[in-house]
Amino acid sequence: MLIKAPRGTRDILPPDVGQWQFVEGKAAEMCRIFGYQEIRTPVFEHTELFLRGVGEVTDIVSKEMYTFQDRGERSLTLRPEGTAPVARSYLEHKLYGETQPVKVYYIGPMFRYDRPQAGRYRQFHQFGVEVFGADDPTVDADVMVLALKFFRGLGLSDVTLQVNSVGCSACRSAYRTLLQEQLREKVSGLCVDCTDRYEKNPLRILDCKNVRCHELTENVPMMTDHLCQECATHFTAVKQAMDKLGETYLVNPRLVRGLDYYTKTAFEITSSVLGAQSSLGGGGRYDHLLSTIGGPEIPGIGFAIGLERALLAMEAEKVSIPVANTLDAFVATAGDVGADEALAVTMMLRDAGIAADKDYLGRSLKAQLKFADKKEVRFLIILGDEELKLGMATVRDMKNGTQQSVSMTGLTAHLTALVKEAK
RNA sequence: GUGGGUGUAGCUCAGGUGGUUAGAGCACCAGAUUGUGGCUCUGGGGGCCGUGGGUUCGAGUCCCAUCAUCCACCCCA
Repeated sequence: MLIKAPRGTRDILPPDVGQWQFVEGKAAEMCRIFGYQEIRTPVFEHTELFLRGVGEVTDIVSKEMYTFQDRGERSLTLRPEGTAPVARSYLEHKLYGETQPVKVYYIGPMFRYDRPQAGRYRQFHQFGVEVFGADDPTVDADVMVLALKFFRGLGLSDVTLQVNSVGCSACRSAYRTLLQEQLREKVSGLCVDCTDRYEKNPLRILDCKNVRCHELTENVPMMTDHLCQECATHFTAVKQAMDKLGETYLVNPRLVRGLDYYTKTAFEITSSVLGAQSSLGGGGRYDHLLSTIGGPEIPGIGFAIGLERALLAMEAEKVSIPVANTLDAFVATAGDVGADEALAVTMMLRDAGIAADKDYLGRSLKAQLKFADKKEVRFLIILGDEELKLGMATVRDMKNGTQQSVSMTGLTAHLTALVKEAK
């Protein structure tokens, strides 16, 4: 217990950090190009924010939150998602008073008390974006394309975008009633989960994996055919914008997202290489979220992408990740040359911007060579009695095995040139 | 929260029907003309057999519980 990471959490060890930096770097780069700026919010918030923002009847809130009391008796919750906190920050700092729209992105850990599974963790990481203060359909397209280009940038090819419109408060509630009427006769034939959904969230029945439920809803009317004028126009415009960009997508009228706040556009990006948790990311428009948590009526839209899943998909698709090389040079000693002498030389190289290190365990020259080889260091500097007497050092190229004598005074310049050439 | 699989060395795994000091490969460390890596050879360090109970003369092996992990459901990223 003592030396075990808690359930559903894990360490990202040095050999894997490079992949994370690559993915996070891609996200930042893509966002910069798309005109988004980074925002960082706390990892915990007042519990009420999620109760009201995400919705009390959602699974996230009803059974997956890490909620605790602090010493001041406040109920706090480790953020289960990023949209509500960013929306809160936007309101708190009255960013609606500035030039609109506000386009931001975030990268960081989220927490959900779920049972761990392939691609699902209790602490996981999301990259997400939010746009506040613009309800134009081209914003919807902007957001979706950013997500797609991000995945492409990672080298993923098995990526599918599914789009739907879940309507607004007006047309959705009308459709919901219609759907319940249509399904009234068939409720008994649905699976246990769907029987429950019939009352709580009938739209979700359309999304059920159960084949039987799918059959029973075969001829039921779809949301997309019952949108109000405004929502229908918006949805058409979103699709037009995507078409104009030549982006492919699948209209899935059965797509329903789990969070309460979505309106109009809802989308999900999936990969078939992921197993049961096939969703790489998802998002949508939330035109009433801000007012729900106490702000003015301001439209918003965003997405969240699971970084672990992106990494998993990259692994499954065998995408090679460019990893930055570590050390440029390793300083080895032979004979009676002291460790402090080696440290001084190492430091001299570092001061010139060369990534260098030395042996700290008093190992034999042979062992030092072996170490440098394992660490894939290109250049080895050998400091020995003979060299030092002459004010020289031996520089060995580990790649082709050649070596030459270089004067101590010219060592830095010599290596700088070698390292530059090697890169 | 529900169902199923699995827990033996750092990693991947062997250890028929319970029976002496629990093994292999890889990894790690050290040697093989005392100043030179990769290949090869030799040797070495490492194991509360997940944990706690129970059955038994005797448990890595059987039973129960528990924890962890994996997969699926639910849900989602």
